[in-house]
Amino acid sequence: MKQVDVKAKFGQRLRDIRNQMGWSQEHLAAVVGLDRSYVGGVERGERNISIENICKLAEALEINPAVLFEQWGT
Amino acid sequence: MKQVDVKAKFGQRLRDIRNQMGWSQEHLAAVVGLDRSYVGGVERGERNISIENICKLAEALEINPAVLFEQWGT
DNA sequence: TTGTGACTCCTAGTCCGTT
DNA sequence: AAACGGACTAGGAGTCACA
Repeated sequence: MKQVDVKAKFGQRLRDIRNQMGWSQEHLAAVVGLDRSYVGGVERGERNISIENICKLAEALEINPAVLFEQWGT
Repeated sequence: MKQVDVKAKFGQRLRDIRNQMGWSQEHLAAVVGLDRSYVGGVERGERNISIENICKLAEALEINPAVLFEQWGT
């Protein structure tokens, strides 16, 4: 059985955390220094984001990158 | 001040875990389905690996992807 | 405020090899 | 066993206009 799309899982987690902080995609994108539509694409699981941008996002959200990989249900 | 290279940190972590399992780069690459020279480059911090391959590696090593981002010194 | 398609540029990732 | 290189193709990074 094919495992769930990791990009979608990551995107959902990112979105949850962003919403918890009450940030818009636009605001997050501005802080990270990425394009708003790019961040949106990541949240929707359409982008196969690389480690450097993962860490940039984590830094902007003031969390450890590992947090973005938690609660994936193994 | 520029932060430490996340690719290098990730690569070192990957290498440590791989060594703990007594696996060669070649073996890991074969299990994951990636090229051996590519895995070597990742461990050396030369490659900006994407999330799908990060998760493939974690799966091959039978660990949660978050483990690869631990002990980064916050 | 976010989704989406389309686009260019550059690199992620492959495959061959030598050291 | 691992580092490193060249040449290549697939696909990620980054941007925009418009819905």
